[in-house]
Amino acid sequence: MSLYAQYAGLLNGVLDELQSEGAIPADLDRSNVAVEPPRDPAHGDLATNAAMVLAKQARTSPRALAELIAPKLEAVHAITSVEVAGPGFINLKLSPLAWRDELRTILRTGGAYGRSEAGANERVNVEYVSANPTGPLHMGHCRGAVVGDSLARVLEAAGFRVTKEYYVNDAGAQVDTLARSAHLRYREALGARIGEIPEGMYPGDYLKPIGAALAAEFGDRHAEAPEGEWLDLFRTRAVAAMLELIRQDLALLDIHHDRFASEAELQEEGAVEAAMERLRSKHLVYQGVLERPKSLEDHDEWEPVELTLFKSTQFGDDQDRPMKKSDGSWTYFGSDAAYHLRKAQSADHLVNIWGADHAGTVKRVQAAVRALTDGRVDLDVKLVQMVRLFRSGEPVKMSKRGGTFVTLADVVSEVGKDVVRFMMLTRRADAPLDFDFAKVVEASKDNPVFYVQYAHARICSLKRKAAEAGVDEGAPADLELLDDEELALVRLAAQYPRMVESSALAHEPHRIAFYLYDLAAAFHALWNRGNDDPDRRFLNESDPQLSRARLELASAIGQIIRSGLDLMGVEAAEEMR
RNA sequence: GCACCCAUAGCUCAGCUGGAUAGAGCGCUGCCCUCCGAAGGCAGAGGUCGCAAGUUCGAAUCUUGCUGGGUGCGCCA
Repeated sequence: MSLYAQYAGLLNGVLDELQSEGAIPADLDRSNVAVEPPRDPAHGDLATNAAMVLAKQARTSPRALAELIAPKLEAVHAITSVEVAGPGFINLKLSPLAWRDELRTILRTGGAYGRSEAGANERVNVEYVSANPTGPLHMGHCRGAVVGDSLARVLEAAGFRVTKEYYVNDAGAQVDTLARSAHLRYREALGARIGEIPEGMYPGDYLKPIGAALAAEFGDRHAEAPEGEWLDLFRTRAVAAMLELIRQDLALLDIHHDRFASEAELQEEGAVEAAMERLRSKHLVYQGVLERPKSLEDHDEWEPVELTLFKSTQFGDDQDRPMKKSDGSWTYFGSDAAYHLRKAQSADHLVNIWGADHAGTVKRVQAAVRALTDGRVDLDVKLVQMVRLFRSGEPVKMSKRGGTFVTLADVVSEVGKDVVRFMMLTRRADAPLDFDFAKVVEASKDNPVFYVQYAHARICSLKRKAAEAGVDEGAPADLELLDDEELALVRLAAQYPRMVESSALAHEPHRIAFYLYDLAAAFHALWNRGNDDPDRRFLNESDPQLSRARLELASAIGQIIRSGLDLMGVEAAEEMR
């Protein structure tokens, strides 16, 4: 149980007591009562808003209620002072022994410190990347990949059961284009002169090996045959090859999905039909005609046609959405609705990580999920903004047509997995992010990756030196030797479990990165005390007892940095090079 | 036209689902250090949280309406 949860429990006990004494009414709603660290440390170690939240219900003033609660908290051994402040906050100062206990807890719990049961074993399906299987991943996919994967790790640490999923769009026109592009490379491999890759085909060289493989397998059997004879075959082969490519790209970032769900299979199995029938039985499907799209210019042609529509407007969407095209095939949305139903059948919560350019489709999918699950399952869509690439301040030029887009593999091979993963989490997902190839590898304080890694490396080097100096890591330490500044670091460390929990519940993994930066900064500050005053160094050769105690503190901080980095999918560096 | 996202220090951004005197890095100013416990340190100035109402004990955070920027809008995927 986290420190804050412990004191929340304590407070609850106090409220129970007041209740049984008849000092406050019995049926108070305590759901908004919080025990938190105050933003301003001068206000103490812990603060609760209980008096303010409950005063109205208890028909009294916040301060009067606070005065009832305060004396009972004062009686608690580990609490050294209780103060009613401001509009009715109750501020608590904890005795140093409470922080020493917490330090021992961190050390004892190790990598499990920060993990919790907040998720109550509920099932969350996180869908991310889901790039079309038509080529290697590029930088645009990279951020969503990292955000999704880190979120999955954070959710798991917070006690959710997580499925990491990739939706493979292998049913649309783009995979036919892929198949035709592969056919072109196949003919090329057989010696045909194909010249420029025509407009509308995929030009990338990555299709050459597929063409060669197809040529090796089938000879010239399909070279001059009509498309109908080879399209399905080539599509299947090309998609499989692209998925393999994508898996390899993801593996570079240490990302491994649990499931790759195929849109084509979904359609073949009749899942889309079934989902639509389900909606139909709820009277949410009808034949209708869409309005002329507002994005069209006046001279653009537009023919109203009758389509099979889903009444998404009943769930807050701007217009009803087609599930079936006029030729009878499914729309993307039709499959997507069925896909989300399938995910919802084995999950309590759905999370999708999408590029911000898909913002327009959020409402319809949420509408479908609500309609199909009768509101049992919620869908949160995290929209991830663009990454702008720079090299020493100069924008990196990219054009898809010219094939000069920066691939994920390029970036990882240039700066490394850890740098990429960390940097992708240094902004809120819905804010655009600048990525400068030069700055992200810079060894300086304004590079958060370096700064956090450096803190961990310092701690490792400290341990190595302590071992050389004969300070025995296994020996018992007298934590009473730690001073207030040192215990202040424990206070910050003790917030880690709350960070993990809030980051999981809010679906915001970037909070871990910011927290680690703060923790690293506090550690470096403490470390720097030793520059002026050698007595304040962590390793103090004239005082092995003190060194032992400080080593314990450093160890705990190192542990938390490691755990936090692990949630981000970043290795903690043992030393800097 | 409509929908979604965004607007916080000169710049780039945090702000822990409504808490107290709004934070960090860069830049700026001042002082210290030139030390392999290296890849600097300490301190300071800097704000009408886009604007205006509302909700309540309390709003950067929630609601509404504006303003300004971004993204998107088809039977595409």
